[in-house]
Amino acid sequence: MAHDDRRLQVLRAIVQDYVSTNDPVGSKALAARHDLGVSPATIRNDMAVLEEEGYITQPHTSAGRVPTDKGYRFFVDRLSAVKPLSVAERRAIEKFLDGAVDLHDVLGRSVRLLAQLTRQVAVVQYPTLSRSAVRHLELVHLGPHRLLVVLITDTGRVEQRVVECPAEVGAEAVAELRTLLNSAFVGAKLAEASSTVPDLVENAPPHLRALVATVGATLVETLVEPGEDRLVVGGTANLTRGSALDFPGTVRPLLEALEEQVIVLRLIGEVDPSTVFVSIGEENAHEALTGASVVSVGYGSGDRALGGLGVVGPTRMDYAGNMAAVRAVARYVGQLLAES
Amino acid sequence: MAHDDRRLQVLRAIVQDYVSTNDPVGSKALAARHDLGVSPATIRNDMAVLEEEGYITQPHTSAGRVPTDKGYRFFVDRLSAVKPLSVAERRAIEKFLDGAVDLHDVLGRSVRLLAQLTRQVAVVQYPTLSRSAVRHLELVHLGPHRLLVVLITDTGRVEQRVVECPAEVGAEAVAELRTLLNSAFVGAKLAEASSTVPDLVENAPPHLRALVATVGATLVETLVEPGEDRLVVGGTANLTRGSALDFPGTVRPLLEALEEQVIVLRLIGEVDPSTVFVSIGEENAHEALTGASVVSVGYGSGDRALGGLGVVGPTRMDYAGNMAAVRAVARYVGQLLAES
DNA sequence: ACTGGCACTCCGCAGGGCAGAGTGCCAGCC
DNA sequence: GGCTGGCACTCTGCCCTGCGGAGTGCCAGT
Repeated sequence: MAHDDRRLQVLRAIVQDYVSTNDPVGSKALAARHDLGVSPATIRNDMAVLEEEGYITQPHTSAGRVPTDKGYRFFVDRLSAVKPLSVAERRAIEKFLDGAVDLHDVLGRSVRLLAQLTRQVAVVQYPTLSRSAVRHLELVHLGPHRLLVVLITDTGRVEQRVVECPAEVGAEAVAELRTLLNSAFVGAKLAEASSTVPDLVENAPPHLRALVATVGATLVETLVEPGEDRLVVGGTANLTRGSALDFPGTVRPLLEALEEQVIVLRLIGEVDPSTVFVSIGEENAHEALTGASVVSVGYGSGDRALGGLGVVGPTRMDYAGNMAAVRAVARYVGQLLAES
Repeated sequence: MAHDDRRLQVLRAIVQDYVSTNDPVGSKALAARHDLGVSPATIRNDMAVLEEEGYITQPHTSAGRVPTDKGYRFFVDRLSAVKPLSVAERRAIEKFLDGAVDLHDVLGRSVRLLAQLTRQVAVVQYPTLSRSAVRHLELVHLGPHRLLVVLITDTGRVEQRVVECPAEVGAEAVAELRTLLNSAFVGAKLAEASSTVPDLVENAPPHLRALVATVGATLVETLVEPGEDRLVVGGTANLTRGSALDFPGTVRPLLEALEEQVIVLRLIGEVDPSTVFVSIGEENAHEALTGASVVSVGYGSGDRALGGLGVVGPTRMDYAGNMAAVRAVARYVGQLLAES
């Protein structure tokens, strides 16, 4: 009906105004700033209903209204239009990310870019090892009993481990092992790779068998174990931007959560590249993030999700803008990684 | 003389009390907490002199005294005794750092450990490339015109670059190049390595000459250029710990400076492992760090400085304790890197 | 040279009054 | 039935004031 429709417009206007002004918004200001075609008194009635239904609330009697988490959720799901990035922004993205020399550089630039575009805290996950494929395996002879195993993935990630070998290893054995491992693993997804290790041990020439087992075990342990996922964080200075009211109490728990990478990883790690995921305030499982919102998306080449990235900020954030920025950056990162 | 001596004790007591209580300290409280053997009135006279000389100041008439930067400086240089770490702390360090699997892990653990021990923001620099030696150079054939160059240093740092080759490169050429580069570079300091490239091009077999030049140029560019130094930061949540008065205004500029790694790198990058370096308040060249103190030291094996690490906090910090912690962690990191 | 006493200054905090913003409700109007 | 203008009410934020407390500086005394 017409009523419902207008009520939603009122909700949208409240969210928009509150996000941009950071002041609880009153009926009078709403009527002035938006062409709703009705008087403040009418708006007040709508507001009363919206409050009744839990979409908005007032910090105290006779202050304006502020959206609740539920209000933001509705706004994100139903009221916000996709906000295309400006040409300048698109150009900034290209300019910023071009000229990256390696993976570390790509992710570092991305996180800075994202923080700058959204004026929020940005987080970028390293490409998940288990979903990457092996580009090359290298063995370096460190000493009679020590071997350095270096793994290079097709996303440009490099991991290394020192392996202590029970028996002495000669240079020829290392060379043989290198060929063996490379022919077995190159091109394989790391998740699959782990399951082929037993076969490999089985079929290895007898004199290499022990070595293959040792190195194979290290590889599996390194690569498949969770906790191998890294996170780059940037723009934490933005936490101190808004009013002190943006976060209940202090930014402390948030900073702690960002350092406890696991918490954030769980959030942004499970996203696919096609849809932007938004988690608002109380929806966040972890206590430290109550009071904050997370906008995240997966990045990858094609439909293959390699990792996630996103921003963390106050629930009072520009969802439309941040969603657009996050998606755009993810797309570019995906492209860059596919190329390299 | 006896007077001067007591005056310095008063200064020391003021610094200690202020650091631990975070309240301007008055003559009465001083007399009560420390056995100075004189009455508050006498202490007041000493304080007047100390203030005259610029070591302490009062926030406003009739508040207690607070050390100035000059006061802290004097305290650090002349008044603070070396504070040995507790057994528990030593054990914590060992336990924390053992079990690190690679360089990234070592530095990540170090920064967390340091932040935890000092309750300040901790920063750890990656081993400087130019001071590291080459452990291994690896070439991976990405395509007819593309080569991935992977450099592994003796400190466990891995760098990689994609090189675009003007002419098509065959697998045999890659193998030859690999042998050539490794025999030329392995064991060499990176700073020296760059100067040997021209010779290497000169003496290369003709069919490889162009390739050696291209790859060599990339190597030099990658490794000797400044800006290749990375920084790990941790414990930023500690910035919100103390009173709001710890930092003039907000924590904002500090967080920004920490993300602008260059600023901090310049500070902690030029330290040798034997002496702990302290920079207090206004002594810091960069504006954002005015109002903060930095305690830093180099780490390395033997007398070779590989990089720096340290903590950043309010001028009102436990200098003795932080200096001890920073030094201890640096020592362990140096050991670990020497082993691996 | 140190000490006790004393007057003085200034901060921090609580209480009271006041303007402003915003609401809810009601009676009237289309 | 829904919208509107008007009105009384409530609550915050701010300023001002007054007051206790902490700490100082100075002076005279030992």
